[in-house]
Amino acid sequence: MPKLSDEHRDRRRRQILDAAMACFDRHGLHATTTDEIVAEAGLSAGAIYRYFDSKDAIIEAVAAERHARERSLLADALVGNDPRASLRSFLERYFDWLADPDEQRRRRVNVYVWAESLHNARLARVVAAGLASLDPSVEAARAAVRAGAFPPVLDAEPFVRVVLALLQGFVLQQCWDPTVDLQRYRATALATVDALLSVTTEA
Amino acid sequence: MPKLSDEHRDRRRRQILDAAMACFDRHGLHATTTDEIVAEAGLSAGAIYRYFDSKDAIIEAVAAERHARERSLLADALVGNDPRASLRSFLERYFDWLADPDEQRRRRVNVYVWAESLHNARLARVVAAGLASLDPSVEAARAAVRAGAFPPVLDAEPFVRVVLALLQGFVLQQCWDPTVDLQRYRATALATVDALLSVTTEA
Amino acid sequence: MPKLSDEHRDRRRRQILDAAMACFDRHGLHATTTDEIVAEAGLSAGAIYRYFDSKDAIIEAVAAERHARERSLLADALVGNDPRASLRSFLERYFDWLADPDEQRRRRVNVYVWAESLHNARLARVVAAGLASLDPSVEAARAAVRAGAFPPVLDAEPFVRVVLALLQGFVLQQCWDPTVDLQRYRATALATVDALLSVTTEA
Amino acid sequence: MPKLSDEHRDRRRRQILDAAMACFDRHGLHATTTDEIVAEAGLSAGAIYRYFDSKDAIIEAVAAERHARERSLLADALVGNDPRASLRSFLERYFDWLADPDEQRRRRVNVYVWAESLHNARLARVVAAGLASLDPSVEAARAAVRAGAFPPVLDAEPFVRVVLALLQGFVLQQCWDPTVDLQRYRATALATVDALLSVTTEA
DNA sequence: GATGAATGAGACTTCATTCAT
DNA sequence: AATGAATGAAGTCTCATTCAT
Repeated sequence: MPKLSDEHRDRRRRQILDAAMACFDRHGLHATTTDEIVAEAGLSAGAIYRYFDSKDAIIEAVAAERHARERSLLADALVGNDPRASLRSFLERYFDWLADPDEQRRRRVNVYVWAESLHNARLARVVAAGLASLDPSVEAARAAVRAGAFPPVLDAEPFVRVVLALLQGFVLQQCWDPTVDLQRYRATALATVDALLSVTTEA
Repeated sequence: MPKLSDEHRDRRRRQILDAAMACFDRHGLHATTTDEIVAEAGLSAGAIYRYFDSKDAIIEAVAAERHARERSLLADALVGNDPRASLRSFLERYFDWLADPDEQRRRRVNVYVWAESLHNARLARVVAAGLASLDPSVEAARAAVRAGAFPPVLDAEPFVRVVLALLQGFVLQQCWDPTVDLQRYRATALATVDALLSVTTEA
Repeated sequence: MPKLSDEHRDRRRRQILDAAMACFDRHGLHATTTDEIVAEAGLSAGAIYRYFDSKDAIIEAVAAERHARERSLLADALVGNDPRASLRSFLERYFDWLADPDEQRRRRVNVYVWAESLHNARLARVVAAGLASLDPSVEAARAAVRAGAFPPVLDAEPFVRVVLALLQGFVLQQCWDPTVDLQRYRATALATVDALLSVTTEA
Repeated sequence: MPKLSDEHRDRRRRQILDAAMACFDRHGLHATTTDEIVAEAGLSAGAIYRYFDSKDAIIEAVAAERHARERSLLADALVGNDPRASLRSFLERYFDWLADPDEQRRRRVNVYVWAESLHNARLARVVAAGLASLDPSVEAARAAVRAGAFPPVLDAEPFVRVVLALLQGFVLQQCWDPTVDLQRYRATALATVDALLSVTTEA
């Protein structure tokens, strides 16, 4: 009965990944020991190795999972009939996401992955895949400029980078100070994007 | 002769810190061993312990040094007679800084510190001190709003956070892809701030 | 129905032993995991423990089996009416055996057992039992000397050891270099024994 | 002062290698833990890693050292003006060596290496290098045949293998039973070689 | 002040074995 | 009888730190 086996396997992987996320959130990627992860998961020392090749493989899986959700959001940030509405809707959804306390805790792991990806080739690939998912949005922005939906002076690629920076910067700031006022930041960030999309001449 | 001794001490600390920066840049905070640092510094294994209490103390010193420069820039980002001009001048200087290849390499260490500060109390304090230096700018922004230099709808604190995010996000993106076009990002970021300072009504 | 049960038991043991031989041949005694053995046997991880107490028990059984055949050959190497003919016939049969490619592979396991027997009491006993089976041959050699069939100067016990060494040394050399010319070695080894049985005075 | 450093290094390597030999002799290659080796050497757990890359590297060094001595003996077993005398002298020296109780203990490690070399590429190379040192002896035997010093029917390569087998087989038998009578084996082995060198026709 | 060999706690991982199903 | 997931003891190795010289 492969069905059951697969289900079991997936359940265990989830259990381990959840435990790892909880530990990583608390102590970071390196200060977390495999012993901590198995303890959090309620398993024995050797158990995780039936499901993952190594601690690094767990980190990679965690990173991939974190970026998968992000990627799906990013991918169609600007795609659609009304790019302005798409963008606003994307930002709203993103900030809604960041408002979730559980997600806020999980976000810390993203920051750990950001750092780790700087000298870990496999994680770099995971991150790169995430960034690559922005390409359609850049393309959509270009099309919007051509179609007149976005200001002619708007430079599509850096524009998308600016929008991304607005989110990344906030994630970081929120990690440092969880009491930061998300709603006010959201309002100002949205105003920022609106303002940028209303300019008539490049600065 | 305490003078000479102090000089010597400072020279050695500098030597170690420079070596540490180079190593951290290459392999990150954890993958860098003390052996690597002393090798890079041309010292012996035990040498660093006369100048620093521990590897963590080195990391902390590196972090403090990195944030010191940043803090001085940030502190008067908006302070001055003409806040709009101050802000623009700050951004110009910051992007000039980011254009320096050496600085680009060093920036990677900032990202490592960002991550580490999430579970290292001493680093958290260093980062917090850096963020605290934004307070005068927030205050200056408020004053600018009151004085009519900035739009009345502008919310000072999140505004400063948005500006900061624009820089942090780019630092991260530049670490991931050193070939990213800084000048185009700079132009768009500046346009973004200008646009935001030109709005008449909140979105 | 104990009969059927016994048959089943024997079949399973054979299956496990064959799988173990194949694995041991490839990776040696220690580098072979029980997982490898069960995979080779097409069984599940727990299965072997119904048929063997432990991995060591499997090794022991393999060793015993390997030495059983040898023992039967060795036991009557010199026994018979014509000891000279018996010895030659024994050597011929032994070299025929060594000419078999399958046996050559299996021989490697003997070498592993040789080493293991040096610090494994149970294996030492298996090996000792094999060597003890030489006693009749030593006795037969002594009788042959007394009967004048072998040269009077021939020292029976070391003579048997020399013959054995001729075989053991070749097994080892063949393991190291499977392309070694068996037929030429066989010819020279036989000539060696003949020459020794033709001496008239001790060196 | 590199001189002192080198001396120290060599002394420590020797100390570790000696400790390893003692442990390997007692428990074999695999049952010996690194902890045992350092305890025997009177060092701490991490100490050996300044001198050897890994436990495997220690095994390799031990093997290389064991085979170095052997190689030097083997290399000129038959080389010289009087091949017959050279061979006899070689055998005498070899058996003298085997008579040393310390050497007898160390010999056990050779057997472990024999087995290990069957599935360890690096050890296989060490062993192969040892065997290669027999080539000059094979060549010398061929020359002796051509020169009439050895019987014309003598087949040089298997002849050398037979001589080697006589030694290898005895090493093995002595490991199994340290009480075996070396002198009687020696006499018979020498007689064997003499007899072989006196044959006039191939068997 | 400097050296660098030594320390030893602790990390990750393997694998023979068990046992609930 | 068989399965195979789980166990956990034990192994190898790393590396920040110490200290005799």
